[in-house]
Amino acid sequence: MDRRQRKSREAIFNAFIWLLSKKNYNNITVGEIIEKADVGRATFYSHFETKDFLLKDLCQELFEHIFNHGKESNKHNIFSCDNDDLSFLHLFKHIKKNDNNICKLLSCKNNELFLEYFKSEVRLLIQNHISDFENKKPDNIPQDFWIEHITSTFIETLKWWIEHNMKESEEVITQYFMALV
Amino acid sequence: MDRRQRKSREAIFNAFIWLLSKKNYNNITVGEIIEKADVGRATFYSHFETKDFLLKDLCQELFEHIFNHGKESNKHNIFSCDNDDLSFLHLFKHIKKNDNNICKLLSCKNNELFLEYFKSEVRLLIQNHISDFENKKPDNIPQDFWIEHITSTFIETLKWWIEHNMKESEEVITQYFMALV
DNA sequence: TTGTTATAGAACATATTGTTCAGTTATAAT
DNA sequence: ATTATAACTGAACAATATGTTCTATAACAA
Repeated sequence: MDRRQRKSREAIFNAFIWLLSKKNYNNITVGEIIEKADVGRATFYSHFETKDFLLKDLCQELFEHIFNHGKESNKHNIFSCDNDDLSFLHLFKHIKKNDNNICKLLSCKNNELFLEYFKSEVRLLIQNHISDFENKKPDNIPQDFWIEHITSTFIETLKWWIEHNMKESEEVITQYFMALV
Repeated sequence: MDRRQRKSREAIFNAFIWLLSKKNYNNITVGEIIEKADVGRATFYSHFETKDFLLKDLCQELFEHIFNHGKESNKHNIFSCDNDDLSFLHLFKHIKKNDNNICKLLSCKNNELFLEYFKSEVRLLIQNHISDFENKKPDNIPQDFWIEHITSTFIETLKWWIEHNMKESEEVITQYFMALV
């Protein structure tokens, strides 16, 4: 990718994230983004079709790091450990240490679209490791409902943690999460 | 309230709900609402400051019926029964029978604002009846986190139920919910 | 060096928002 | 039934946002 393209793209992403931490997604205008990013209007629209696509592309970039897309090896995957407790511990640790942007986006208002993308990533992860939860599943609960519940509980736990400024340790928050499911 | 006011207000609410079932909240314009409601532009703005306030007022109206605001008596309250199981059963029943609009709003996309209002109502209910859940609470879980979890679980259960066209009976869905918390 | 490609910056048509105002009609009270 | 009041319509309006198009310029890769 052309260095100019890379720089514009980065500048737009950063301006967007900065604005998201200041105000609601719905109230952010393209005009504000290009002003903060210091790029031309035409440049923005040559990179992103609309503001929604900007968010979608941003999510794709953020999630690639954390969910290890396209790598078949388990070496650097967050689910590389033997028991599920430790995997979630890694996930919480990873988010706390490396993904400040994800935290920002999770705690800002009107981030529905972001949450939707994030949730489908988490759901996918949990689907692939659903066997780890099989013994905890109450009887008669349909499988898809069970997956949805674990997914929601994980995200709500994460949100609660972030809203409380992550003052609990990764170990404690993992314990909370596991206690709920 | 003037009959004209009532009619305009109703027409706007109905047009809004109809539009919400067709497209995203964000993509609905005031122009579309007044066209569908068949009222003048000035009329809309004399009733509602903005589109967000329209949603807020609509929620207030919808929730008044289901959550029995301002009535100190327990006679017609959904939480009038002795055990918590039955209370939630009543809530599920009430929503299924009487509140088609709530179901519509829960199943449509980009309804973040609606969900926020709905969630605070549910949270309030659960806060007032938290003692019913005290014996089910895992040790060491903070109280506010516990309340948040029950609230989320209730809403996720309701959403799942609605998305599956409520084919399960009210008794079964209550049982699912209680099995999760 | 040279051809290609991204960008800036401005202009543009279009659409939406929220306000204002004058003229009309429904309502409630007497 | 009359009348004063209040709500409504429809249109015009400024302000703002969107997404497109254009030319000239600068950065890039070969």
